[in-house]
Amino acid sequence: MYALVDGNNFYVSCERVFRPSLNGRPVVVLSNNDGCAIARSNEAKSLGIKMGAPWFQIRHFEESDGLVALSANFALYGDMSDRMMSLAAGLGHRQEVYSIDESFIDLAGIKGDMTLRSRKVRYRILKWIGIACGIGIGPTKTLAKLANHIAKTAERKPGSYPDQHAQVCNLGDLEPRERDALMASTEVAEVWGVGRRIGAQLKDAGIHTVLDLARLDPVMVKRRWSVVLERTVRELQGTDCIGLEHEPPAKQEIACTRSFGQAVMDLSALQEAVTEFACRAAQKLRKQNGHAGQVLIFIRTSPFRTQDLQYSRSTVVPLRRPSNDSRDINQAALMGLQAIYRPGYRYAKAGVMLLDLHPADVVQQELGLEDDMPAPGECRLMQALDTVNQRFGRGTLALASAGLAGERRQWSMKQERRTPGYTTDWDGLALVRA
DNA sequence: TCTGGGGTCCTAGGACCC
DNA sequence: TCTGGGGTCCTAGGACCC
Repeated sequence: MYALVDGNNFYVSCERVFRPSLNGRPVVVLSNNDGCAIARSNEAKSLGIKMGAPWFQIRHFEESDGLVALSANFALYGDMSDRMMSLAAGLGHRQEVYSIDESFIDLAGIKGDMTLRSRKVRYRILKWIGIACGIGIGPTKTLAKLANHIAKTAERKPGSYPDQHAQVCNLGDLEPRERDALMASTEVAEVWGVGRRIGAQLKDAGIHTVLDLARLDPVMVKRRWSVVLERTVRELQGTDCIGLEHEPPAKQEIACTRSFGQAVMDLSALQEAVTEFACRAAQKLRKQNGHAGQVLIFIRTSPFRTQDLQYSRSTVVPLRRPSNDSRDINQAALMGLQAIYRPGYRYAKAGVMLLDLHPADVVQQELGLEDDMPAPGECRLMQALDTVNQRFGRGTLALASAGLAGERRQWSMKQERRTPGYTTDWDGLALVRA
């Protein structure tokens, strides 16, 4: 049996902990560059604001309905997430942190009433952290996800499901008939693993509800769709096919990509941006103690600006020897940029990706390159770089081609509605007046 | 004026090998 | 007239997730 614990409207809930005046009001959290809504309060959902809605299309709700929009504050959300996860872990013996606001817990070996136990954990998270969660329980991860959806929907829209399933829904406890009834009143598109495309195809085939999908023959599903959907069907039927990830596996690729605050045309500005992305990616790579064999770099114009001439290109630059040194990776990224840059375009986004990753302790033996082997001091240089930036803040030490951090850089992100780092920055601590 | 970022897995098709 | 079979590896693209 698995439980899925998922924070409600997570980013908005984090902001509300430190600004209770936002309770009861429509609130959205915006993506980087204050581009589009990536989290919505229930009140914002009721206004009809969709996930991913561009800010300029919904900002009229500020005037008409008192909508509050905040720039994403990922340092705050990450810290609140850690606190929530450590309490959620108390539900069972093993936990898989699946995303910033969700974790699966393996309930094997836990005695007693799981529903009651979950209600207690949910209450504790609400009291101690200030975040409301939904908890779903089921014999497979896909069913736990479904239960979680029912728990949250039953709370948000009374009458959509029987009230007893609000906040905590335990599919493992139900008679088959009750379980089928819940599945029959849930749309197939809500199933984990069924997205827009497959959802539409299923509807065309007359499969409208979760129950319709669960009753299909897995062999037919594999033939007509894919092994991925086959696995989903089996999971809905109660066969555990996915299992819990114990250790987070090492990344197979590492990316750092950004849209710019405003269009960029110069090569020199792109070089600054690419240097910063390359160094951030290299730092992530060192953190997982890996080496990259290849560096991919891309630049592109904005596909939304149809009046602009469009250009989008990427290139992969192999490294002479696998590395995690910011200088090697940046050098490759800048070479790639030089190769694909064309003047005259309004660039909107660029990115660096590290590919062909393997653990740093697996070193390819080579002939005749002894002179090239990095001296011990060079590894220490990267360690020192990371330590200084960890302690004194990102960007304290950087490569010169990243430009001068003090200057307001043309390509920097727009974040006009950023809240303080309430839990991660001394200067951001909330003041309490007696 | 203004539309995010970071991942994973699967499949099809081409190149190449014997 | 008639042109094999079986396999691997790589890449690009699609679909999905939060």
